[in-house]
Amino acid sequence: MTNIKKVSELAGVSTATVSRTLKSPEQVTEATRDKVMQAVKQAGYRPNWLASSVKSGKSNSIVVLVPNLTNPFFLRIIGGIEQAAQEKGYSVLLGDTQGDSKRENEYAGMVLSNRADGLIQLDHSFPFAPQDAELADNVPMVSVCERIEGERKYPVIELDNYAASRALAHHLVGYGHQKFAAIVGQISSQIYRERLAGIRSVLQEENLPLPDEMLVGGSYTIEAGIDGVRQLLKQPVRPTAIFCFNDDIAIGAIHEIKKHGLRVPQDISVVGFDNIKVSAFIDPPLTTVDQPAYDMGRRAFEVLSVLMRGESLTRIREILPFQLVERQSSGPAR
Amino acid sequence: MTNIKKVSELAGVSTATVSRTLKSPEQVTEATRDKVMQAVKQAGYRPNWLASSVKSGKSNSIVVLVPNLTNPFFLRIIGGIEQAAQEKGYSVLLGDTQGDSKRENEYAGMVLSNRADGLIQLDHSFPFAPQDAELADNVPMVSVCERIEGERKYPVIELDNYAASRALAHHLVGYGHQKFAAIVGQISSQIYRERLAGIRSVLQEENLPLPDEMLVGGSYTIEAGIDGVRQLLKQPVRPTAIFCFNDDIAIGAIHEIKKHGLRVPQDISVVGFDNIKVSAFIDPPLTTVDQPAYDMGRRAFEVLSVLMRGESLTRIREILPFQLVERQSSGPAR
DNA sequence: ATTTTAAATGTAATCGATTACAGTCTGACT
DNA sequence: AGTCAGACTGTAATCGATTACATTTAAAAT
Repeated sequence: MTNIKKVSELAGVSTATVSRTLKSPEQVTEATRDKVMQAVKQAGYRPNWLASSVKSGKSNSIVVLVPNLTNPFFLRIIGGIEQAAQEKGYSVLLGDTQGDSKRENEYAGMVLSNRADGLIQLDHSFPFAPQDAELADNVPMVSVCERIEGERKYPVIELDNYAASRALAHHLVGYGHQKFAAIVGQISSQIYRERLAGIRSVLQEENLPLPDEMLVGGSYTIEAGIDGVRQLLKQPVRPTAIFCFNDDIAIGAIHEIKKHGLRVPQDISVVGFDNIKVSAFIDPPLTTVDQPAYDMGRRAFEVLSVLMRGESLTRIREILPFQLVERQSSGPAR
Repeated sequence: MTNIKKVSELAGVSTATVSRTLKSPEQVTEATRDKVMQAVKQAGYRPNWLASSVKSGKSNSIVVLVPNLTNPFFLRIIGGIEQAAQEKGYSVLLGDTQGDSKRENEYAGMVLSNRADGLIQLDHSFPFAPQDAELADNVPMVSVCERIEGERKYPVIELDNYAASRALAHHLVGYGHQKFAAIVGQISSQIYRERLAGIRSVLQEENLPLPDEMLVGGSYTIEAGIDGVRQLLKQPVRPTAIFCFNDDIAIGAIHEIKKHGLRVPQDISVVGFDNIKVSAFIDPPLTTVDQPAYDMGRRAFEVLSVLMRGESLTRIREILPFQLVERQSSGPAR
């Protein structure tokens, strides 16, 4: 390893001068600067990042906790985080938790041991182990989409899930639908409650029912969509419109509906949530709510960045705009 | 920050003893161990990871360079890398390069400055800046899927793209197709050459043509699939079977073919490559080649791990098995 | 009881870079 | 010429943990 000492010897100066030449060149004469730079080049020297970091006490890294790496929606968020982080000289440590709290604990612990300076949580759980909770008190942490559970309020970048669900519900009610069903995501989450509440509020206003047996599902996967439709089609009354709590579910649902010889949207309308890329290209193209995932990621980093600087926030909840994207998977009720 | 010194004072021992208690408890009496552990708990102490790392000279991190984070295929690879890395106490620094060489250089530079111990490249370019090339000579580096360009041979985990393409070609030839087209991916890559060569070899054996005007595309995206089909359908002769160089392209292609009022596979058969999750659930489900992406990722880390230990490899090229997945997007030629 | 040996603990050097402080040098000003 | 300010550069402390080596302590052997 070529270290600063070797370079200083090569250039015939002290290590301090080498360090200054690289970090604040204006403090150094042109002559010595040249000497040093040449020695640096000759030795192929790169400052040891670990060493600088111990000194500064900052790792310039953040951890991102993802419940499921294969979800393209999360990917867009991560892309946004990554981009924003890069611009500010931060790097991103990826933690695929698979919803497993042990792994969450482990990754979250990185912030406690100075391996990272802050944390972005894409899931809704408080990621630290119970015994670390106190320590974690002044850890910069931000969540995206979901709100972190617990008494302590952490900043969150989210969508108005209630309003977005209302928009979807209005859209379907506008088509004259009366028999609704929903294939929901993870039940323990805030998102689940808000989206369901949004749908319910519209249906109540219109005096339309959403009976319990029309609520199925439990995870944000294609398989959940398939299973969900199977269950729904076993019921005596067939729904004419299905709310899917994300696009993956909707993709599974549409697939299964067609498999039963029914048509989308003529027999059953399907709407999703997220607007992942592929949703525009399936058959029929999916009506869904667009979330500005990339921007949410960017914004999450920016907010985290403020916290990491030790400043405080004016707003703890940031709500980004959604957009209803009407495509061909929804249509008039028969 | 609570550091080791504070803990040592609290426990009434030296810092050395604290360090030993945590790293090799068997070297310490039970009595002192208890004292120390209690002090650790009381102070809420966590060893500063940065400090340990400077000392050991190892960061226990690796960088993964991804050309495009939104490609679900890469995601599965990353999932595998991540899992394997976690098991060995490594963390993964994610570098979304967008194919931009400046960003590649920047991320690759992390290994040179001890921010990471090794590198996995999912793209085909040599990721270091030209001036760093010499330094990079003894950097542990592995590529997945693509082979890294340049004279120096780096280990690679890949598929037998030639054989897999031949399998696809045989599949379509077996259905009696005679008029072929291909929507290819990035032309500069090794993969492009191998897949094309595989297809060509089978067609030549069968005396079937693959004229230049039937080769379109140039990137691995849904849009490339759409554009590709548009171009192909402008030609005087319509192909009856299209090779798409990945599933995203195929999804775009199928979408566009249907838009023109043609049926898949009755009018045109379409085959993809990768077997991403959604491919099984589009309409019609896609015939494709399954790559064991997750295992490729795992294996890549394992190989990198060997290099990082300074050991040498017996095999520099590792070829994982593919599987032809026949679904309904391909069928008999009319 | 004394010597030998091993185990436990402490002291201080170390990793590589940064930076407060001290020292040196140049040139300007009187 | 002598003094002083200001610009450069060097010395050494520092970040927090680890560990070679030295020292102390306890147990075992004679």
